[in-house]
This record gives sequence, C-alpha cells and structure tokens, in this order.
Amino acid sequence: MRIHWHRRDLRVADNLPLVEADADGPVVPVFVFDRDVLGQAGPPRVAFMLDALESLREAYRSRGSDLLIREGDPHEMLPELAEQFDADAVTWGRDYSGLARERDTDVRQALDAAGVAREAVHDAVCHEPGAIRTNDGDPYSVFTYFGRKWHDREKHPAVDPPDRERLADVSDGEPIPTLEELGFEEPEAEIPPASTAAARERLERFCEEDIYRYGERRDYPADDGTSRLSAHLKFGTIGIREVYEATEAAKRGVDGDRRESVEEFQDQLAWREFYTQVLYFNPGVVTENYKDYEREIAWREDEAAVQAWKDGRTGYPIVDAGMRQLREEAYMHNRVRMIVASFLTKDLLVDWRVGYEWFRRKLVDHDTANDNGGWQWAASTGTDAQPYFRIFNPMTQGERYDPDAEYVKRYVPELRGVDPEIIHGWHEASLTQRRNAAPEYPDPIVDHSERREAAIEMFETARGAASE
DNA sequence: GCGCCCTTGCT
DNA sequence: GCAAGGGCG
Repeated sequence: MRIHWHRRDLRVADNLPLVEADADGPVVPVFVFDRDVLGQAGPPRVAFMLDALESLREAYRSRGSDLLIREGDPHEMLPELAEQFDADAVTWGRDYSGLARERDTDVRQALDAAGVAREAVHDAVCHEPGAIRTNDGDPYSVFTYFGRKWHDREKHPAVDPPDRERLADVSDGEPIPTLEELGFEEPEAEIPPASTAAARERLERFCEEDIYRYGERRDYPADDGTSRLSAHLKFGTIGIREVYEATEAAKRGVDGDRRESVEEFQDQLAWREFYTQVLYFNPGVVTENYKDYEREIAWREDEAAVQAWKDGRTGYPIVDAGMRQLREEAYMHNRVRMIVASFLTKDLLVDWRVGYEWFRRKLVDHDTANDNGGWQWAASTGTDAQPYFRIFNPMTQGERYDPDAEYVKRYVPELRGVDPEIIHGWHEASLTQRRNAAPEYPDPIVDHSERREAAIEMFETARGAASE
C-alpha cells in the first residue's frame, strides 16, 4: 500500500505523483484538513476547495476506491494513516511556498521517524523552480529571458489517471466537512464549479476560439476574453500539462496573429512559473519587499481610505468597479487588479501588504506566488517591478481599457445612466456636474496628480535620492 | 565592459 | 523625453 496525500492537486488525471512515483502498491488517496492552512484562507477559496474535494471523491468512488478525509496536523496524521493501512510509502506533489515547505519538512521528519518512505514529486508547474536559470546559473529575477527559455524547453506530456487496479479498494464514511463546520461563513460571492469536468469545459471552450483573440481582448475587462482557469490551476483541478498541451494543439497549423495570440496566453502560464520560482528562492517576499530600498518606504496608515478602497467607494470608477467585482465574484479581471493595486499603493500610499491580505481573503484564485508577485510589481518593490515613477492614471486606464464604461456600469449601478466621458473624468468634473450625474456615487477621496507627486517623493526618499 | 532591450506608462 | 536595473551578446 501507498498513501497519496492530496494538497493542491485535486484531480486524478494528469497527476504526476499519482502515476509516476517510484513507490508501488495500491494507492490510498487522502486529504487532510489542516487548521493552520485553513486559517490563511477566506470563504471563497474554502468553498471552491470543498466543491473540488467532492468531485475528487466522486472520481475515486467511480473507480472503486475513495478519498479518505482526515482533520489534524499532517505530520501526525500521515504516519498514523501509514500504520493503519500498513503502507510503506507516502507520496505528494511538491508545493513551493514557504509555509508549505515548512509543513512538508515536518511531515518528512515524522515519516522518517516512523520508518515510512516518502516521495515528493514535481507536479504543479511545467518547469520546477531551479530548472530554468541564467547563463551564470542563477535563478531569474527578470521575466523576459526566463520566458524565452520556458517556451523553448521540452515539457513533460500529460499523463492518464491511474488504472483502477492501482487504486486501493477502500471506503470512507467520513463526510467532507461543510463551510460552517470549518468555521467559515458562506461567501458573499457566487463560487464557480470546481470539478475537473468544469475546468476541462472551460479549457476546451477557450481553446476553440477565444484563445486566438486572447492577445487583442485580454486587456478589456468588460470583455470576457480570458481563460478563467486561475482557480483551477491554483487547486490543481486541472493539470498544467493538460492545459499546455491544449494550447499547443490550438497552435498547430495556425500562423500570424492567431499563433501569437496563443503564445501570449502561454506567456501567462510562464509568468505563473516565473513567480513560483521567485517565491521558492525568496520565501521572505511574502512579508518583505523583494527590492531593498536605502530606507523604509514611508507608507501611510489611512483606515478610512483603505475601507473606501475595499468597499469600492473611492470615487475613481474603474477602481471601484474592480473592488466591487472582487466582492461579488471573488474574482477580478487582471488589468483591473493592476489598476486597483496601483491606486492603493501610489494614490493612497498604503503598503502593498494591506492589499495583498485583502486579495488573499477575497479571491477564489488567490495564489501566494502570483498574488505576491503582482502586488510587489505594482508597488515597485518586487523582481522586475514597475519603476516607481510609472504610476497608473486611473482616468487614462479607464478610457483606454473600458472606453464605453461598460465594465464600470456593470459593477457600479450608481453610474449606469452616466456618460462615459463624465465617468472616466469623474475627478475632473465639477461638484455640480457630479451631483447632477450621479448623486449616490462618491466624490474622489484623493487628488490623483497630487498623490502621484507624493508617491514619487516617497520613493525618492526611500532610495536616499531625495533632493531634501 | 558597454550598449541594448525590456508585459502590462505618464506628462 | 523620462529614468532603474537585470541579463545578455
């Protein structure tokens, strides 16, 4: 017997540790609810995960096996399970975040002490942290070159689910706990279905047509031109190799813009792995700036402004639309994630960690590596970060990427009857104009051009380059 | 070592 | 035009 410990690989198909581990014997699949990990999550993510677990269990049951559900510390639970099933090995897919690695070290030690073999197998990314390095052998901190090598490198093919005979004939009466039993409230947002079948349906539909226009559509939040696979990739309800192969298949026999569009989507997969390796080699970025400034950045504390940002009541329509989409859907379009992150850090002058924490609680697809990478990019503190003097102008961004204010109107009902020109120029409109156009919608809480200057000064002081 | 090229810009 | 810095050739 061999125990497979599921973590963020909630599927049976294209699961490398499940079929390629050296350990043999029938597989006993297990999921362990770990209070420490749950404490980090918010209702949307836990709800998605519970749904994913239900369908994973169903997948095992239809194959004459079952997913065992346990609750407790993995380093206590796994040796116990090994003993209970007389298993001589435990396998799992590698996880690259700092907390996960600490947990896995504990588990390894406990299994060693119990005399049980253990095997961690690469699974969550096409190219593991460390596989792609600069010509000097260092991990990359700039995306472009990493991306080139990522594209050129041969990838492991997708693998089939294990045969029935390789799964242990176990059954488990233990129900999957409910949100309430885990101490979470129902999420405000509606959570999309989390099964592998749902992920595949999205992938297939995306690769039929949308992927060829991804390049031109991906920046327009009103247009649903993205794959929406992020939460599935986070929880592993679909395998990365399967996703990559579907995009490669879409590329076959296609050239010009259509081919470039597919590659632009594949670039996003490369970004995901770029940030995975940034986090792996720099576990401290979760709480600290990647980039060293001479002095501390003098972020401001501004409870009221932060609350307005969270509530989508800043008086900057594109920002507010994004923050309301986050509440309503536990999701936000990527272009708008950049805009709201720039607004928090460069207009409200609030520490990126405040925004990162909020995203962590609210996003269904929150992933430590990607979210941290994104926030530190926006805050000009990360690897390959946006230079601090390039500050998004919310009006320009709105005009450029939501010209008809269709996205804004979808999430900000107060502005539905208002002319797009007035919407994007809200902070330039007169008080009378604003009151007449949308009496319910808030006035801008800050002056963008004033804050832009203040942000640049804040960073120059931190650089030690202030003119005094 | 030097020149050149960078995911997501702005005034 | 501006202005930071990594990585490469």
